Amino acid sequence: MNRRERLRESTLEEIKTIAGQQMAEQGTAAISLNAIARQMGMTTPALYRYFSSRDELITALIVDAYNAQASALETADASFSLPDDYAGRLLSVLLVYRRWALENPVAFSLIYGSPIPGYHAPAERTAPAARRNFAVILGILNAAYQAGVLRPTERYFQLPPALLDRPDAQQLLSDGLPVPVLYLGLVGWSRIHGLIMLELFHHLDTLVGDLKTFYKGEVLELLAANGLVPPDRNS
Amino acid sequence: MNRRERLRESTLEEIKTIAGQQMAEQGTAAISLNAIARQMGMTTPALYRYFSSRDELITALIVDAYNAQASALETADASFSLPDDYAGRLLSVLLVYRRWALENPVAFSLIYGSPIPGYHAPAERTAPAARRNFAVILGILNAAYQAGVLRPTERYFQLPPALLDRPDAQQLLSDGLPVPVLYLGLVGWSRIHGLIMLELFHHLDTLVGDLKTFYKGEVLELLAANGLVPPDRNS
DNA sequence: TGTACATCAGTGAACGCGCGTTCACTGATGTAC
DNA sequence: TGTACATCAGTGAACGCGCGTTCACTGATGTAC
Repeated sequence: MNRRERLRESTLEEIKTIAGQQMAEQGTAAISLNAIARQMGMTTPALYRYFSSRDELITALIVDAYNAQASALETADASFSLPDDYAGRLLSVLLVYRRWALENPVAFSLIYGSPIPGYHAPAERTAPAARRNFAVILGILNAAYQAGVLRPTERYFQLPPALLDRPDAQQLLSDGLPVPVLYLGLVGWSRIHGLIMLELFHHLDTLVGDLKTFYKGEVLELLAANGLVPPDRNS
Repeated sequence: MNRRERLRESTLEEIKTIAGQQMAEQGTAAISLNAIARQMGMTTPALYRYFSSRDELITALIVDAYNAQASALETADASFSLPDDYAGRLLSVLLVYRRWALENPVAFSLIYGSPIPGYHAPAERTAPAARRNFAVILGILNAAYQAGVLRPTERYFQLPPALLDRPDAQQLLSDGLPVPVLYLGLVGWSRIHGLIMLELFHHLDTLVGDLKTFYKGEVLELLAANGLVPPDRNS
């Protein structure tokens, strides 16, 4: 790698870092090439050496955000010491899911919040990174299911078939994922998502004091309802 | 009411309607006094007769959105024919909650989506309207509880006291709302919220086909887990 | 019922500002012989 | 090792555009007597 190539790489990272800082202050919709260039001590046209347009930059930021979140989840799972304690692994990963959202509120709302006006994400670029996240959760659920530890409630076996008739779901099922596991994964994902969104956008501030405990309670409840109980309940 | 006053009233409504249309096309962050005036065939300064600033307009739109949503919920509940069928009432109200969100995606994300950059909502203006929504759900839950039909699971009685130590929660409790009912309300709200947010921002498009059934399943599951079952399960 | 005055919705010009994007250019870095 | 050339990051000026807000004003509507 050249000196020139190394410089290019680090400038590219700097652009995205500063874009992130500015979104943190002004919101995701406020991404501005001029403002980024100004803070970097460059002129705006120079940024066009790195991104062919503002939309290109946004797409890169979104893909980065998905990947950063997925890496956080994967790291949390990989560093969990008891691979057979599926409940513990899920709880650990889902707590990291929430923590990552709270520590990276901008990246999180870039992904899951209101879309940026005038910007349309090219699905072929963002979708693969998006799937990585859900895959982590589904992976642990499925491992627990195969091990016979996860025993989904009756309802997860009795779902209307029209529910999972979309391409990504079909792909997962044809890759061998059992229906109740996918169904349970969707339910779990939507539940934690709701709590995090409400917390992140301050709709629970005046109602609930200890949001981490509240969140943890919801996760443990869902796991327990499907047969998954951590070996040591003190954790 | 004067001719002048009537005109003023209708112009004020028109401003907010057009602001809504433009947000529908461009996103909530794209509210622009110039664009609104242009579409109305007026000059921009004329809008300052109605709102002292852009932020004032946004605040008005937010308060309107909260109130519109609350009215939709209240109407749905009031028009439900069997007041003693608490499960039916809750299901009906919560289906309207989702439907209102899908039919008014802009108003919904104005309230619950990412905040508008540079705008800070004055809590004293928006909070009362916000509380109205949650009150509808809590009202039915409490009625069902008082009637002895809603029997919350054990866990809703055993929550850490730090969970509800915030002003709004304290207010509700001191107004006589039982702890398990409030706790259950919060759990229910967060669950439906998560599904709606994911659906609204298109994160479930490639996974779940029939989202209404999925949503309904989650609601009925929560109700049934706490003793509330509609008299006629065909509904 | 008619007149004098007050109210106030809306105008038009101007303010200073920031935006994304294009273009021809300079000058340092890297490559081939 | 030295020279000629190619690459390409970054500049500076310019493009046309939209933004929120202020100000002195016009002219229709409403009110008091």
